[in-house]
Amino acid sequence: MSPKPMVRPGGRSARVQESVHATVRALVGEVGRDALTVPMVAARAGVTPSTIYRRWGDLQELLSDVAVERLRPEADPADLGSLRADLDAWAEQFVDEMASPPGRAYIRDALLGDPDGTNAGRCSAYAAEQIDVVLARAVQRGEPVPETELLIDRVVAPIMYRILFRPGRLDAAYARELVTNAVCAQQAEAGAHPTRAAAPRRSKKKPDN
Amino acid sequence: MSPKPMVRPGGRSARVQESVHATVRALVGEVGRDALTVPMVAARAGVTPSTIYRRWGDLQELLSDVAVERLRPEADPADLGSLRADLDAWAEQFVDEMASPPGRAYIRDALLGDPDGTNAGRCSAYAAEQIDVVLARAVQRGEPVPETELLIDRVVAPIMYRILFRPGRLDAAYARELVTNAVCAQQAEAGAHPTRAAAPRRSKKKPDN
DNA sequence: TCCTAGAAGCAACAAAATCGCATTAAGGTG
DNA sequence: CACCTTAATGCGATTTTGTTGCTTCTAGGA
Repeated sequence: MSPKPMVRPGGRSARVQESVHATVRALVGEVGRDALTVPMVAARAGVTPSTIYRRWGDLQELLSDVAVERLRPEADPADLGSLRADLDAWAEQFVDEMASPPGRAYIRDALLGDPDGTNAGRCSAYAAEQIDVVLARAVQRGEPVPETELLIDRVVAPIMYRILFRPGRLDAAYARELVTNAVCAQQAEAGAHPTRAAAPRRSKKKPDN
Repeated sequence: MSPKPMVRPGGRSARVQESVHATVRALVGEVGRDALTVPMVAARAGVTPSTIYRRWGDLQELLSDVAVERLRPEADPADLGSLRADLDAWAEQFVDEMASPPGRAYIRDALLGDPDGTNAGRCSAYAAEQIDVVLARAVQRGEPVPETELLIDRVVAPIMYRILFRPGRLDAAYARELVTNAVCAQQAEAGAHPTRAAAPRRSKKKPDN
């Protein structure tokens, strides 16, 4: 059967959506996020304010949509030959992107204008997909791999917690440390019983500033 | 030369602040958060809207202030006789409070109107203080204790990540599992290099509750 | 080609946020 | 205690933003 006409993904609606999104991206760079207003975006995008209010509700939901787009990864993680190397590289890049001032702003925006948690769930899915790609490659190589959930709990969650709640305590070395702990936990788990109990070998906690 | 008349913590300002906070708490219960408006709060609190706009900027920052107040723990965690029991109980209560619909709403509000991250940092500090109380008691008992940072990374961060990004995948069993993994990690670390073992005064017995 | 319904435009209206200025009252000073 | 300074509030005019009913347009299907 042909696609249902529930929503209209193409034609004018799509053009309006793209124009508004592009305008938001441009204006955020020009006048800053705080100075943005719906009428301003509407005027620049060649649209009436009521269109934006009806489609997005308010400025926060619009910013949330734009932020999720920007948070979507553009490419698969690099293949460096081993699980450990891939995870290290991915975690470092993740921290670089997410902990940067614009990254933090996007994360905040994505969470804020998101009453039902849809956009937040999408962000989390992006990270999970990237991790799954790395893990699938490791499986191909015959390496033992941890579960995606473990990596989300041990690597992604601490990074995001710091970004949201403790600005400043975050760098590449910390990201590598998290990966080390997670991988060690997985190895211990493989060697021991198949529960999720974990016993990392090393854990040097050196809180910086 | 008068070094400190920077702000006015007492007198009318304090009364206004308390009145506005109380009004917000009352109105959130009556009409719901979404129906709240600054003029509505101002009228009920016996204050002019411009006062609120000048002191808090906008409704989001006001809600953030109120949310942080509500997120502050009222009492120290219960003393159940052992580190493991205390952590289990605390983590379960933490999940109960934070993952409940009102808890999620407060967390969102606290993060929402918080441009400089002050309120977010305060939330994180609350959890750290509670954990520190539990750890200090364990040290008194002579138990080996993990570092606060480890517990934040392994227990608090995954819980908050799920609350914010993956609504629904959260319960008491998961909280206990996180505590188990964190405590096991700490024990493995202590076995590897015994660094910070507090001088055990006397090993108290471990009552069941 | 015609039909239908979702989406956008338009304009009047309602509500909010902002700003200048007058007034009040904390907190320090002599 | 009287007085002074000034942050904080009150008040009203003004600007800006958000809402709503209705019309017009157009993508997608018959």
